[in-house]
Amino acid sequence: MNYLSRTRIAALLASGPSAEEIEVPGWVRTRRDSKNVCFLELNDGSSLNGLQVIINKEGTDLQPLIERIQTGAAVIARGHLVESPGAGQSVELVCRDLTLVGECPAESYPLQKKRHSFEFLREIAHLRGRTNTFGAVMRVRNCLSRAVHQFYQERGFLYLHTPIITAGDAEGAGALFQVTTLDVENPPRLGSATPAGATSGDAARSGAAAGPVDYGRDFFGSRTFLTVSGQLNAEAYATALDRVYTFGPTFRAENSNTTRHLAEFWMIEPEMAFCDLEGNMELAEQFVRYLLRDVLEKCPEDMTFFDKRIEPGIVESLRGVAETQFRHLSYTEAISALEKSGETFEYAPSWGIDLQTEHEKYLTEKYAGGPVIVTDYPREIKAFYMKHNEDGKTVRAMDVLVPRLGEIIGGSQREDRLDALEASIDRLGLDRETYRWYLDLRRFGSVPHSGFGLGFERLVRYVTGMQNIRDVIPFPRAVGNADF
RNA sequence: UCCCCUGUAGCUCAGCUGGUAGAGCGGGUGACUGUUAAUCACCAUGUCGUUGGUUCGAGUCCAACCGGGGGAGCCA
Repeated sequence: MNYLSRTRIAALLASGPSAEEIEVPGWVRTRRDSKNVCFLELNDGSSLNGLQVIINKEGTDLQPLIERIQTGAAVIARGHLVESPGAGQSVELVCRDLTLVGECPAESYPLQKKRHSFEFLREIAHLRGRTNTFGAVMRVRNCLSRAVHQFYQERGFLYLHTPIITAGDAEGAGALFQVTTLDVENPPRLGSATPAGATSGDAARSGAAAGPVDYGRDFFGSRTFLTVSGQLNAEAYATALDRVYTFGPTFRAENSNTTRHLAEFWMIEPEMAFCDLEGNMELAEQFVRYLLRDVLEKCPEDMTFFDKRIEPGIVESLRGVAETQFRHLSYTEAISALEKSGETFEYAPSWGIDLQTEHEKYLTEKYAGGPVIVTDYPREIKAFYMKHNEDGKTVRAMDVLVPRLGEIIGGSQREDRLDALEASIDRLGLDRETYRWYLDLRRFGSVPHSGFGLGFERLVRYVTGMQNIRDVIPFPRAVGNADF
């Protein structure tokens, strides 16, 4: 049968009985045997539920074959769909013929017909996609990913591919992964006339005597890193094409071991010209609500699974967020609300400190009872490129906070005045020359512009209710672990 | 990076104040059966994370190291 014309299990389950013979490939989740009948549950990844395959053993020579079919085996079943007399499914496949494509020895196959801990499944990340939970996570991830593009494409945003390798530490913050083709054991040194190879290994390694590494002889002729954000590059194209977005991998070498950090993650960063903070907030809110509506509509089966098995009540809470207007609150108002809350916080709220996780939780879950957008933070705790307010103390920043998760989006209106941006760069001791091209954007046809960043895995974690961010990406990259 | 918890069978765990290792699930075998986490019976599970120490004796106590988890910070 032609590969592309084959009907997959998700569609078969939604269809009715038919006399037409079909061919269904998939992996066996369980096998149950009766005297005359063998039941296979077949899954092909197209849906959470599998197709029940019925093999009448009487009058067939399939018995020896059936005995070799164990959990995890790859098979192709041929037969036709009938109405199922049993509970649990509306249709089932009456199997006329069966091919065992790939055996799966039960004694050594790590996945059993039982619940496994996510910790264990992380150790077999190459196989965990075959479980209900990870199948559902990846389908939801795919759905959200498509919805991201749909949302921006529908609104005339241009998908911009920003570089993975960058020359500078874009935001002056965060640990970076260095990219180099130099011999890390023995790099060329400045002030050394001899080529690297001629230097004695011991002398080179002693470090103290050697000069700084000569990155002019590195691949790009300068020191390079994996990107921590595409924002600055996106600004360049937003001030040319009006509205763009990035959706690509991002890298942070932070030594953070938490349920919400990855060393390699995907980030979405829209950037809009002729757009102030209000427009930015409106886009962020519409974006989040669109994504939630879309996944609830397109993945009801998987979302019901998460609601039942992973995070009870999640569907209702996401629906609530999708239908609720986000509350707007200035940082100053937020601090004041926290101070008046009567709650005892581990970190006492006070104007000037960043909002802690416990503060975000209070604001969303108790104070507002829903999503909150906090704006106008003290400039000292925000990035150099954010637009200064008239008060000289705060910047046009915004964080979107949601119940259960906290910050899901961080963004700002960008500083579009050349002198103000230069002043910020100087004040923070950054190098104007590094940002020469970025400053050009303020020299030539500068406009008010805004944007934000959304960590894709944090979104998937929020939508699925999965506790650990390492379980919402196929192969997680985190401190001390780059397996698979 | 800091704080807390944890490492025993393929998986999830029990193992009291030190006395020489167990349960459920999974696996194998058999029975029964239009089953659906199928059911019932029987069988086999092991360098107790590693190294060192205390002790007549260590899964159990001590130390160091390694791995895993949670929280905090940093952030998306």
